[in-house]
Amino acid sequence: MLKRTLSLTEQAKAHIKQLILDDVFVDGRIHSETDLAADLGVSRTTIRDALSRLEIEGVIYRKQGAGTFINPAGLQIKSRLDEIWSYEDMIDAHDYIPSTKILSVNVQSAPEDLAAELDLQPEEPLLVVRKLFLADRQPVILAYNYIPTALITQSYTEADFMHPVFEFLWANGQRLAYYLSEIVPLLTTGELAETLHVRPGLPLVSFAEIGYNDDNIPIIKSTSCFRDDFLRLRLIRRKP
Amino acid sequence: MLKRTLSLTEQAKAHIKQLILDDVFVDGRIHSETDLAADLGVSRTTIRDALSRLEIEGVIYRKQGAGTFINPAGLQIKSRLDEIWSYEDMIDAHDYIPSTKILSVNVQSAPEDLAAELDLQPEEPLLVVRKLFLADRQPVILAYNYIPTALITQSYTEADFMHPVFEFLWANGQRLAYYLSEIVPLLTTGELAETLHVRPGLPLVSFAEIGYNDDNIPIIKSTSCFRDDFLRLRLIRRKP
DNA sequence: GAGTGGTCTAGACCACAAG
DNA sequence: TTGTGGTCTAGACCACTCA
Repeated sequence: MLKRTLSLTEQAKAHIKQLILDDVFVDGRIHSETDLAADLGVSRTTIRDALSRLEIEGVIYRKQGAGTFINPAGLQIKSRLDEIWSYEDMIDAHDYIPSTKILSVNVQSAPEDLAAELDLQPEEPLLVVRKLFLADRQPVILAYNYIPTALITQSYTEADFMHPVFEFLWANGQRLAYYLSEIVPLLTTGELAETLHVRPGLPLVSFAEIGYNDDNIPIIKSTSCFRDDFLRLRLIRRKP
Repeated sequence: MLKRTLSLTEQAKAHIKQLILDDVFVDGRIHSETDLAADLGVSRTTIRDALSRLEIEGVIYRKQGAGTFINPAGLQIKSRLDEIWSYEDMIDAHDYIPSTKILSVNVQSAPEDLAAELDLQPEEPLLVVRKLFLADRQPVILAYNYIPTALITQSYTEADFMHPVFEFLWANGQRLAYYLSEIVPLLTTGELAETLHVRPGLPLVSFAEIGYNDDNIPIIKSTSCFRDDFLRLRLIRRKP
């Protein structure tokens, strides 16, 4: 029987995932929805919601009339692009030890293009945070964050940016709901190459993204460059 | 294979999306789930499923206690990486006229790495298809497809590859269910630069992906290079 | 307090796979 | 034919927003 702390669906999802990791379903076949519902004492709808979420994660797949099965390939995925929320977690998922270095924190006035993207007037002040993420002490991600100072209600120090940026926003009353991200190829130039310890002229993948809050208002612009020799950017593409 | 009728949920989703595009919800606020259910003569559950799919697409967003609203930013997204299924559609979504050119079709024996990725023995024969996708007659995507010949049951000609590759697989009794994709930065070299009409040394984004069928068996390997000055690769990243 | 979306139930019927 | 997942219903209660 389950208790009502997290939603029943989330508990059921976690429970089933644990059963999978514990190798309870030896032949790769997961118990039927009806059985799972009876086992956990919840309705079949709740079980179906839980299984749907595991299916989206790629952990299982379903075949109508046949059953629900473990997806071994999906279980191997270390980190999925559309689910990354903190780069520390991403580095950790690749089995490196993550660490973070704040390169600089300062306030600049918004250039025209950034102001437009963030729905601001040109010249409005922006907090600019440059962060370097390291995997086993090797620099692997360089990130620039631009936050309108108008959103910042709390005083802060550099140390506040050692944590993921969504925590800083949260402390200022803004919940980061989602990013709209664009993938942009990049050539490493002198400074970038030096910071990331790669030779100049190497191609890199970068993200250019805008983060929105629950009210769909842009609250942050962020760009990040990745060393793909350390980190693999993966995603699942499904038939719509 | 087409279904006789679309599910009520899909119909409801299409109906609501049309209402949005028709500007029926002038203030950006969508009618309540109860109202929509009554209007369409279906249960609230069906409406909720339809709205959930629109929310995943980024078309709307919901706020508990407040209502459901149109997401203008989401409506602007031309094509999302995790939903692309044919490159023709992707080019079309960017308002270019798509066309396709078959560069070559031949059979080669699988090198060790490819064989491992496709669960084959080394040296097993692979059908290799090189395709070029054009936007307004400009080359924008170069794609390599590798298909184990063991899967091919029908005879074929070059013309069969003018259509998306999943249609060729379907004709051979294989349904392409999903791709596991990796994003890899690339430097344009001589031949690639010439084919895509870009200068050598330019950084590009490429996909390296493996396609699986419903039984989770790898059936195709595919790599594609994109001219990002024509095509923007976008995705939505949400808090897990 | 009224109305909204979020969760959950118990049950029904259908489409499909496999023995 | 049996059992599976896929769809859908009608109704309940809760958490939350907003006037």
